[in-house]
Amino acid sequence: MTVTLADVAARAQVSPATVSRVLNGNYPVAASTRERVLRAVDELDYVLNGPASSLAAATSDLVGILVNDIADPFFGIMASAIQSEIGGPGGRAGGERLAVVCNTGGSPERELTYLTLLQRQRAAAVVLTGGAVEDEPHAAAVASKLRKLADAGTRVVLCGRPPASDTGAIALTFDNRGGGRELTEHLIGLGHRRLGYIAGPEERTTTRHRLEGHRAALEAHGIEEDERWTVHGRYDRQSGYEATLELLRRDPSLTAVVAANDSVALGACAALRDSGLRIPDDVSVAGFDDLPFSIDAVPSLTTVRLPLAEAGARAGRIAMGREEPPPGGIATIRGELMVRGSSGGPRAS
Amino acid sequence: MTVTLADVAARAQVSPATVSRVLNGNYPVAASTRERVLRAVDELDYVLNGPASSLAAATSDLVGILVNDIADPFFGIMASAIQSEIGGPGGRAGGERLAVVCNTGGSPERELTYLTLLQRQRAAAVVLTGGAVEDEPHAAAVASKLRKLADAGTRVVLCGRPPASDTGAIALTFDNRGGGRELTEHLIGLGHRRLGYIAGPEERTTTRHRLEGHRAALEAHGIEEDERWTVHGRYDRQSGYEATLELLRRDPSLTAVVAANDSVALGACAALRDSGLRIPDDVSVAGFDDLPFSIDAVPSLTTVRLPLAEAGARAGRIAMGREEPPPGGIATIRGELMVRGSSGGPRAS
DNA sequence: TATCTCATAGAAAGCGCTTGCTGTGACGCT
DNA sequence: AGCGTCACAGCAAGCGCTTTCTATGAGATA
Repeated sequence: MTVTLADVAARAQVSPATVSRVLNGNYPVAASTRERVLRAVDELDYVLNGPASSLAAATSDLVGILVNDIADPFFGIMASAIQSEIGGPGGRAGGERLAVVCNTGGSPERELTYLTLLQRQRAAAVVLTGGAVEDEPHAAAVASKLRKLADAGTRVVLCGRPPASDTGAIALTFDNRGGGRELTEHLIGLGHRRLGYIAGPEERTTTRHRLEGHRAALEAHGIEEDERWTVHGRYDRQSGYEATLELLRRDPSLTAVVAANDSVALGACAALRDSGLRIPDDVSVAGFDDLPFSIDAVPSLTTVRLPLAEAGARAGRIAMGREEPPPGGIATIRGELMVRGSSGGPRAS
Repeated sequence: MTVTLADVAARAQVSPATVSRVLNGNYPVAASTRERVLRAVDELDYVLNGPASSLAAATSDLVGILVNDIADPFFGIMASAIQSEIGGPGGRAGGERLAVVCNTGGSPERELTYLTLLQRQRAAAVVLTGGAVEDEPHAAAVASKLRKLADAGTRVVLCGRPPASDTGAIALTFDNRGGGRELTEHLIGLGHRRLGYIAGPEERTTTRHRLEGHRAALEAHGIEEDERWTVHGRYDRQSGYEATLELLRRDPSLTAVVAANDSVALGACAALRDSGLRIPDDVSVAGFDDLPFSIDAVPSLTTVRLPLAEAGARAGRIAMGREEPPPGGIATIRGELMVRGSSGGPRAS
């Protein structure tokens, strides 16, 4: 029914071994033979059996990319960059690799299951993007899984995720804490003293680090934080909308709202507008990430730019062994403060 | 070195066959035996070898999702919905499947290569999302590939993509033409007679259909189109920005700009603003897709909502054989006109 | 008690490919 | 002429799992 290597061999009048070598091109084959084989492959419309090949060679050309939310451009941009370097079809990397992105939906269990599935497939490399969940048992489980993957020869790279010590994983980490601090200091520098903060989900590293940066800035400037000023939510627009209304309810005198990311900031802007407040005249707003749409917001969003594409590309190259890992296996990638229209001095009150 | 089925079998004092059956759960195994096996699996930290399993069983649990641009939420949303139904980890579908999304970057070659790679892996199903390229030889190549996949037992579903006749593929198609027409008719109804159109890349079906709808509306209302009113570009924000400036240069008297999608529309808005024009007072703007950020634009975007998540979910279910394909293998999914702040009557001139 | 029927478990034959090792001529060297 | 070298090509042994077919013992039935 289906064409196999043996069929091709028969047709080309060579041994299966030769066909295999022609296809893999890592062993000398006479030009004339090669041509004959290739012709047979073509005529028979032969397609290599991936599983069989992986089994025999004990390697696979699968590369996994784990993301928390594929519908979020934050991950889409990184995934796209990683993939372009992995060399899937079209990439310039040597053999063709199947770069696959797996959507964990932010769920620890799914993350683990995907890792197992990739381990099953003997993936060549795995890149985990975005913040991790801080739940201890889960973190341990993931760490152990990563170690096993690494031990089995799978290259593991973390992109935009804190280092997982002792797992052999390379980490390219975003300096969320520093970025958060810089952002809030900018606002403080403008004169704000009452700042609301819309944080992401409680248990994520990204959430915590950005919040810590924010608080460090407040503290450094002697601003005592009111606990009513922080609200936790999801990393999406709607959450930002609701959280902002909540913040306004708690303390209508806030002059600035710092959001966990740009999507949340957009929701915050909408909520402020719907509440009859002008941005930045009445309330300043700041986001994080600098996703493409941020510059198109009205007013355009003050935010911290994270070099998502660059980081992803680098992670991809490292995963493919085409770039030296950073010394110590850890690199911190800094964000860049982008001051735009959504932040200004506080209203006189 | 690595633990194999045989190791587990030895440890549990059963035959490899029994272990396999316990793991696959499709053959009666005594409870006590099962338990013993499971314990051995656990103690040995055994992970099934995917390739070996796929080879022996002649099936695989890989499901491919092809997208044009993973960084674009349009695809991200669909992919996410598809994946959730595929049942990757966390989905409710039975066995665990590895749903993988492949980023073609809109390139026909990559699309083809990914299909081949998926064919190599003997994928259980493949879902192709978004518009197709209209290049004839390529279309034929893809069609032939799809047919082969289908023949080999891979379920093929097109989501948001025109039907590929005679390939055995199920198609859930968006009614881009109808949506485009409705959108433009809305604008015409408001009194606009000079409408610019920012189209997507020339050779894509989505581009052509939306444009056809637009033109049908113009024609239906006796508006003769000036060829200067149409500009082609990419499906992104920057392209919209540039195209709008170009349109304005060609004919400053335009009172409305219809964009190929929401991202483009956002760029158009920015260009208009930068040109000192108010929206919608001076120029109305309309998008397409109704991505999440569209409602947050200022003014919020008039657009055509496409039920991306619903369509994706349905495609996923069909791919898994959990839902009946539509009669004839083809379903057309209509968009819904969302009238919002970015469209209004034309300025008196 | 003898026989039949189930429910389970094992033996073994592959699945389609890769690769270490073994030919085997042709060529060039002494 | 004799022999080492090389460039190719083939043999055959798996890779780790699934699954058909064949035991085997325990009840059930006659």
